[in-house]
This record gives sequence, structure tokens and C-alpha cells, in this order.
Amino acid sequence: MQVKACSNFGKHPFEMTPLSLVKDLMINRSIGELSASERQALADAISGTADFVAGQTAVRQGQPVDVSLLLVEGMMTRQVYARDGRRHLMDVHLPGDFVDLHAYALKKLDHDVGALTAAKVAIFPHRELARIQSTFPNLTRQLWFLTLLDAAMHRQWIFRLASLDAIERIAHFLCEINTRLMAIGLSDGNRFVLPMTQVDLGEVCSLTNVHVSRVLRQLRERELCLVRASQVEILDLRRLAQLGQFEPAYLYFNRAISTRAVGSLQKVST
Amino acid sequence: MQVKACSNFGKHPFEMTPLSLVKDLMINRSIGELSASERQALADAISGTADFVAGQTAVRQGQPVDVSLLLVEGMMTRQVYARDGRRHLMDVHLPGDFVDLHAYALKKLDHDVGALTAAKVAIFPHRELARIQSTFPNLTRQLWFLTLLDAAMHRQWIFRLASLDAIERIAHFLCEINTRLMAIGLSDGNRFVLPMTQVDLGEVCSLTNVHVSRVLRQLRERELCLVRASQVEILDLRRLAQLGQFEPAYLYFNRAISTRAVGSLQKVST
DNA sequence: CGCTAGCTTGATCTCACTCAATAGCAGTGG
DNA sequence: CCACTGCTATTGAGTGAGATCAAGCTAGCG
Repeated sequence: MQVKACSNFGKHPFEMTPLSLVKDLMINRSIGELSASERQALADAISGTADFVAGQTAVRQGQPVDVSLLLVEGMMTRQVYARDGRRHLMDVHLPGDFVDLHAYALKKLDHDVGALTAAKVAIFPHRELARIQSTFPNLTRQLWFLTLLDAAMHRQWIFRLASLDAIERIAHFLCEINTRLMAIGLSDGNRFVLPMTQVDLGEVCSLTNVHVSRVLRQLRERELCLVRASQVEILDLRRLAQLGQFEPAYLYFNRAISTRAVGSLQKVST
Repeated sequence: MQVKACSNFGKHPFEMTPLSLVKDLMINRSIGELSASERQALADAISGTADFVAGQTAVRQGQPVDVSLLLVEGMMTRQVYARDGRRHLMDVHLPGDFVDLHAYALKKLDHDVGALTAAKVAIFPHRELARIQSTFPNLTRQLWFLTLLDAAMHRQWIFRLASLDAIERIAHFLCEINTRLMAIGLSDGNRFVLPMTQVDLGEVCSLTNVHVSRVLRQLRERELCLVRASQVEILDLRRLAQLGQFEPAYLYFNRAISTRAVGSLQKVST
């Protein structure tokens, strides 16, 4: 199986969206039962799109913001910096994630948001979100739910750092990403593209790149999983999940329905 | 200065609430500008109160819930257990915190909620919250904001585990608790009651109780802070915050107004 | 072709863990 | 009243997982 290149991360062959318009908008999590009007309201709330190059900072800590970004293509992260300049990632976002919906109620963020790869986002002005909130209670609760999912993931990241050792952390993270990518059709369950360096992985799991390298070798030797360049191939998902103590319940996929099922949002107005 | 005993943690002398009714309800975070009718709606949504003894589990992971709990007195925690049975705390709740408002949209939790001390909560049925959500957009956003604050705190807990060493973690945690207790009038800025054992502190900071003991000795020797029994006395707040790289911005106190200023909610109906 | 970013491997060091022993204190029961 | 139990805190000695430092290796790219 040949997997697509990093530069197109998250870009399905069947959704070659023109840059100017968001034609197909994927929401990979939680947008469960939406009526046509709710879906329309969401599409209408989009004021435009923006593109980021790999490594670019999209939102800076403490800066007041009045829009929120939904990731359409590529991979983005949330991160903080320690005093010595070391970076730590506290979230990894995949296509369909509402990257900083948090900003809608917070008004400014306590962390940076950056693009890990080239990325495209759809822009939702808070003014529009407020309009949704005052007229679509059900949709509002779905959006609220999305931010709670982020919180649930944060808790798992805490668990990962607090309770797992190096190899278990990496295993847990790979399982999480695999599961989330499956939900948006970017993993077949065993193989996917992960455009992260070993330094990035270290910043997720709080390990040095040197140690990440050793851990990945162990995963190879134990025939659990291959991570080379940006290709991840899981050899034994069950044992990998077992090793990482990965329990996907926190992703709430029972409620969350992939957009693939929901269909796409059609933006009609500019 | 004599500080009150643990058994009364969070109980102000001036708010001796009868058990049967929530007369004075404190919300220590974020409930900023609420109209009288919004405050009334919130009070009306309370169906009753409940009490927990120290150590009791209030909500168990995975169990469907249809009410959310606002902590009125005492201290509660959110926690998960690793496979080997080790516990890790991922949040500490103080009087005024909406402990599991998350459950309103999530319907079941990915973690346990437990009482660290004897605790009293006010109960909000989700049915009532849904009514609020469909009629009070502003109030809804305030409640949403509360859950986002939790997420912001989660991120700081990730930062703490990822980027700080043992003594820095403890320093950071003590600064956070001090700041949050100040907001509800339970710390004078340098001295407060913290009904946690060294085992508990270890479960917050991912350290063994043995190492917590050594770290607390260091904090004593460096004349930063005294932690004995349940009494915490901060000797040099500036240096302690510096050590823990503590930046209170993530608590969003600029927006969050202590209830002390807002006044209390009066429950009129049963 | 040389340069740079990313990856690998080895040697050494250190922070925090483990194991173990002791002491203080509260509660309980004889 | 003391003896006993269990919980909490303290201190010491030995250990180990992962960090640090350093040297090569590989591959993509101008």
C-alpha cells in the first residue's frame, strides 16, 4: 500500500478543494446528529480560509483573537515553551479538528498554535459563532462537546506523562493518532502517514530525540510497529495498545460520527 | 494566624448553609457579568445537594450520568488509575468549581471524580442545564467558559509534568492552588489550608511520597515555603513562582470574577 | 558535490525510584 | 492507663530509566 506524501497530508484524492473556497469541510469528531439547517448555519459561518506553511505560528499565546480555525488540511499543534526555550506539544490536530474553538469563549489563548505541516484552515469569526449560539442550541452543544473532547484528550496526555514510561508513551500516542486518523479515513487501521520527526515525537511524549530513537528501535525489535520517515506501520495493534494501556473510550467515538458518514458541508455564500 | 481545620475546608464562617438548601452558592471562576434573571435561572436549576465523605468516589469512569455537580464545600479530585493500580490526579477542585459540568455534553466521563475531604455539592440535572442552554445564550457561554478553564488547567498540568523537575512541579502546583484559593477568599496570599497528604501531592506531580518529602524539605531549607500537616505557608511567593515557572494567565482571572464580588445565588424554590 | 536536517549508536551521568528502617500520632480496645 | 494498629512523614543506601554529550551515518537538496 502506497501512502500519500506529507505535503498533501489530509488531502483526499476525492476532495481537491480549490484554495478560494471550502467546498468539502470535514469534521471528524462528534458532529453527530445535525439537521440540514444546522449544517447550513455552520457552513455560512465560514468567512474564508487561510494557509500556513510548515512551522508557522498561527495563533500566539496571549494575543486577543476574534476568530476560530477549523483545520481542513495538514497537521497543527498546540504548544508551550519552558523558560529555557524547550517546546512541549500539548495537542496534535488532524483535518476536521476545530483547532482553537476554545478561543471563542476564552478570547485569548494560553498557548501557541502552530502548523506542523503545510496547513489549510477555515475561518469562523466569533461574531458568527455567537449567532449560532443564540439560535441553534443543539449545534451549540455539539460545538461545546468538541471542546470537551479536547479536554478529555488533555487528560489522556496527562495520564501518558504521569503513568507510562518511554516506550509505553510512544505506543499510546501512536494508538491515539491511528484511531483518530481512522475516523477520518487517513489510516486503514495499521498504516498511516505521520509527518512528525523524532524531535516532534519527543516533544509530545517528553523524551529526548535520542531516546525516541532507541524506543522506536525497541518497537521494531519487538515487532510491534515500524516508524520510518513519515510512515507508520503497526504490526500488532492489539499488543501495541496493550503496551500503551490505550483505551479509546476517551475519544467518545460512540457519539462521534465521522464526517465521512455525515457528508460534507456545502458553503453557498461567500 | 490560625487557619480553619480540614473538616471544614471551604466553609466560611459567614455562610453556614443548612444542609437541606443551598443558600449561598459560590462560583469562584469566570461567572462574570450575569444578570439577575440569569443568576436566578442558575439557582433554579439546582435540584438538591449531596454530601460525600473523604475518599468517596462520586462519579465513576464510564458510568452514564444525567446530573452535574457544583462543589460547595470541601475538595474533590479527578483521577485515573494505571493498570498497576497506581492513581494519578488530573485536577483538584475547590469550592465553587463546577466539578463535572463536562458530563453535561459528554454524558459519561473518562475518569473518576472523588472527594478528597468531606464535601458538599449542589446537583444540576442535565435537563435543567438544557433548559438554560436554550434560553440563556450568555449564561451558556459562561458555563462553556468554565469547562474551557478546566481544559486550560489541564494544559498547565501537562506543562508541569513535561517541562518541570520535582521541586519545580511542587512549586508550580502550590502557586496554582494559592492563586485559586485567593480568588475564593480561602488564602490570604501566603497561607492556606491544603488537606492533602504527601501521597496526594505525589499523585498530582507524578512523584513518590518519599521524593515529595525530600522536595518539601528543600523548599523549607531554601526558605521558600513551609508545608506541614495541612498548613501551607509561603515564605517568598515571588521566588516560589519563579522556581515553578508559574504564570497565572491561564487561570483567566482578568475575566473571571470571584463570587465574593458577584454576590451569592439565592435559591428560592425547592 | 557539499550542506544540512534527521537519525543512530556509544559512554557517562543524574534525578528520582525502590527498598528499608524509624518515628510520630490518632484512633481503638483491653 | 497502656498496648496495638494503621497512617503519615522522614532519612539512608542502592539502583535504574532516561538525559547529556559526542561522534558518525544517511538522504534530500541547492
